[in-house]
Amino acid sequence: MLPDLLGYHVRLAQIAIFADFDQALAEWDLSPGLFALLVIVEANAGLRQTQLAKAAHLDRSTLVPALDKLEDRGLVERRDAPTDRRSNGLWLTPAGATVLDRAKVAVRAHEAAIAAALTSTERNTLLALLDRLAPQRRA
Amino acid sequence: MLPDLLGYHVRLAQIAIFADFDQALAEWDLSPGLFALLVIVEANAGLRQTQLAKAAHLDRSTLVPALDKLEDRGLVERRDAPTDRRSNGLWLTPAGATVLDRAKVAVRAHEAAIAAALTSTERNTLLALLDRLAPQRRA
DNA sequence: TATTGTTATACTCTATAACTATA
DNA sequence: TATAGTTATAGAGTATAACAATA
Repeated sequence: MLPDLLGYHVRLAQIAIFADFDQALAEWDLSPGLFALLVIVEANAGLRQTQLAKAAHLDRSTLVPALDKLEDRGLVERRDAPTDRRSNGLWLTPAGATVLDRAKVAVRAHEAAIAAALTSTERNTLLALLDRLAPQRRA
Repeated sequence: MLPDLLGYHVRLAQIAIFADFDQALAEWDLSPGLFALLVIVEANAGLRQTQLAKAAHLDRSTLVPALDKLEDRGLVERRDAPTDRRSNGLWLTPAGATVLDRAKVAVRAHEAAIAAALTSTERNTLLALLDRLAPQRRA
């Protein structure tokens, strides 16, 4: 009965996509999760860790080691927040911005490779149908 | 750029589907992975561990603790294979068959709940498009 | 030599609970 | 009291490498 289950097909698609992503981003040593963190920080410079955790659908304790890794690699900076001494504002370093720009090129190539199996219309259909399976998490 | 990536939407869909699966199967304490193992063993009674690992896309070392768990719970049996004393034949126990039958009812209800967001045609479209993203793993 | 199942080990991803320093 | 970040810890889920028994 497995081939009758949406979850089974979604899982197989995800395995294939993640494997291709890892290969495409190997040069930048970025997992889908770390890449997403960089993208969110870039688009929301100065946001707090709790906000980033929420945006990335992670517990704030889960975010800490991920952020440690990005900070150790010099891609992200925790800066003291001006208004609340408990909080850190998160910023891409110049190196982080450069790496992200280049990683984005690789991600776009990865996306093109994955989507090559579909027409543009089919890709849009797929995105729309997937979103309807996960309405509460829609971005 | 995340909402432009197929992998991002696939991942969100998978999170939603797996969460619903876990809730639907909580009574049977079966993850999607363990459920899949039971289904494959039922449909291929007597198969060897290496064959099951391959069918489930797992390393054979990964399969061992999963099978230990199912055997400890009395759902699956490792029996000596008649033709090769290195191998085990895998069989559902009567209890395993009963649990699987009941779990299948729960999985069908889960599937119906997930697919409720789609028409039957849309569901078929989605399955077909997903398969084209993961051709090498098609079941 | 090669294969089957197993073990030892490790890595990723994720979470909960409790701590600290602030607010 | 409540919140932000952190730590300690644990549990899935997965893999690689090496081993004993058998082919």
